[in-house]
Amino acid sequence: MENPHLEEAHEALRVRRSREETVLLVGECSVKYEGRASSTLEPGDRVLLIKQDGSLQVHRPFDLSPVNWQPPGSILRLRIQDRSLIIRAYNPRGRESLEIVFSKIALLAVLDLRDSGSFFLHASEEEMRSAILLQPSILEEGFKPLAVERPIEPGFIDILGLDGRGTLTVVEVKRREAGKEAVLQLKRYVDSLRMETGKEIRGIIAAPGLARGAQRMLAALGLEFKVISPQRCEEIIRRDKERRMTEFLT
Amino acid sequence: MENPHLEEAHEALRVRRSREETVLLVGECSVKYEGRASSTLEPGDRVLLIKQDGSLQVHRPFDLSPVNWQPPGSILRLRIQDRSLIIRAYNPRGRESLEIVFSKIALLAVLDLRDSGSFFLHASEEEMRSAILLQPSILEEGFKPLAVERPIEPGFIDILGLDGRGTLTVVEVKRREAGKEAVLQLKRYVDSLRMETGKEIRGIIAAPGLARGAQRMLAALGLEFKVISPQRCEEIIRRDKERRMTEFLT
DNA sequence: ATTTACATTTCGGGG
DNA sequence: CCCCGAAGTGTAAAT
Repeated sequence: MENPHLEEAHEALRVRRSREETVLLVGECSVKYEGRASSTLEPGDRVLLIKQDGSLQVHRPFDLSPVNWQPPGSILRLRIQDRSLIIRAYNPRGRESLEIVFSKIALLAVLDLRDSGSFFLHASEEEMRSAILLQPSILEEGFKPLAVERPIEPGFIDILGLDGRGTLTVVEVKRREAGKEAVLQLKRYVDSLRMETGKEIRGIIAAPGLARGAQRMLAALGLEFKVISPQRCEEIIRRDKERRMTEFLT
Repeated sequence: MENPHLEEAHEALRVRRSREETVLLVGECSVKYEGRASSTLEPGDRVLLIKQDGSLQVHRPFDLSPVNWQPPGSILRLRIQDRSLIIRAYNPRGRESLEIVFSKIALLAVLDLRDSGSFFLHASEEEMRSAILLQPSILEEGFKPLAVERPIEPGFIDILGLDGRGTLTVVEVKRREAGKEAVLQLKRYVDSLRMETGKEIRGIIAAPGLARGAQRMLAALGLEFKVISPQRCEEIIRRDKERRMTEFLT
């Protein structure tokens, strides 16, 4: 519907089988949010996207992220008042509410979208961990993994293993350049494990890079760093998959 | 345009004055992303939103966040191939690329959106800090702030002050329930400042809540917690604004 | 340009 | 359901 009357839009939205269709609404609106925080947005042209799962988002014509939104599972209330279409979205759990007041509507589309396609993401931190387990030599020749996600106070050690000399080694994996936070995280684990075992412990950050300030801190704390790129890990995973596929077929 | 031919859609997008209009494109598509990570998305019905600032996002009919996106400043390339409309978005800086292949188009809208309305967000962590400075008693009777965002190795102390007895006190402010990470952050600051000054230091987390596990850790480390809600801070700020407005007018 | 920390972060996994 | 941490995090402010 192009330039529908407010009443037409109201009716079309009301009829929408609850939560089963996706709605696009473009027009002039103002927005008020009240919940964990609160916000107000003065009138302007925006795009409102309401999804099948009850999530909704208000987009300005700039910025990647929505200016206001409500997570999946929200409940909608519609009404016409003062020549405006008012949409209220409640989030039952978090007692949050969003009120969008449309004074003009340029476009309304109610869409039945079918989307069951799978989404695959590669080069994640989890893939990096898997690649190191599959081919420990990319971290260091002679490294032998013992455990992944080993619980320690406080948190979890990404990879715990033994180096070529048999020294217990804590590996902290990051998919992007590691900063001071990562260094301190690693230090906590090393200290905690040293306390626990009473033995010498090595600590290594495995990441595609290490921030300048973090380098000094790392050195000062007697920890180490090894360049590991997510892309290379992804390739190791892919080659392993292919290898296993070939073995399966032959 | 409803159910436009691929060629019509291609032409309409080509003509769009570069980056000056917002585009909504709904239809069946698949997506490939290559950059910091990589991803593939199998065919399905989605909403593509291209904004005036060159940002774009692909939305599935569920989930709040887009399944694929490109930040503001991206460059678009369009072509028709194999009965599909192919949209490539390059990010010149991060050498990232997104390729969206539309096989069917249900809706195409090219929109000239005018949006200069101001956006105001309240109850942020910054407002919480301001409220404590304005009315230190909400933290503790007799508390006197000395500095905000005081640099320390490593990081910044949210609020540094003196308690009623004159003891140096580090305050770590969180706008939502604080977890272990916040406790450890506070402990680093307290330890660092104790080392720096050689004096006794108190450490207080000011937040609307404290996670279960973090409570034990807090107690074990000799730190403290004070309930401070962002909403209450917002009210203090608002009342102060009103007061100053009144003073200004009288 | 780089670093730093917040965010109505969102999202997913594990206990 | 709570808790915890990753994310193609994005974003803005400070250095």
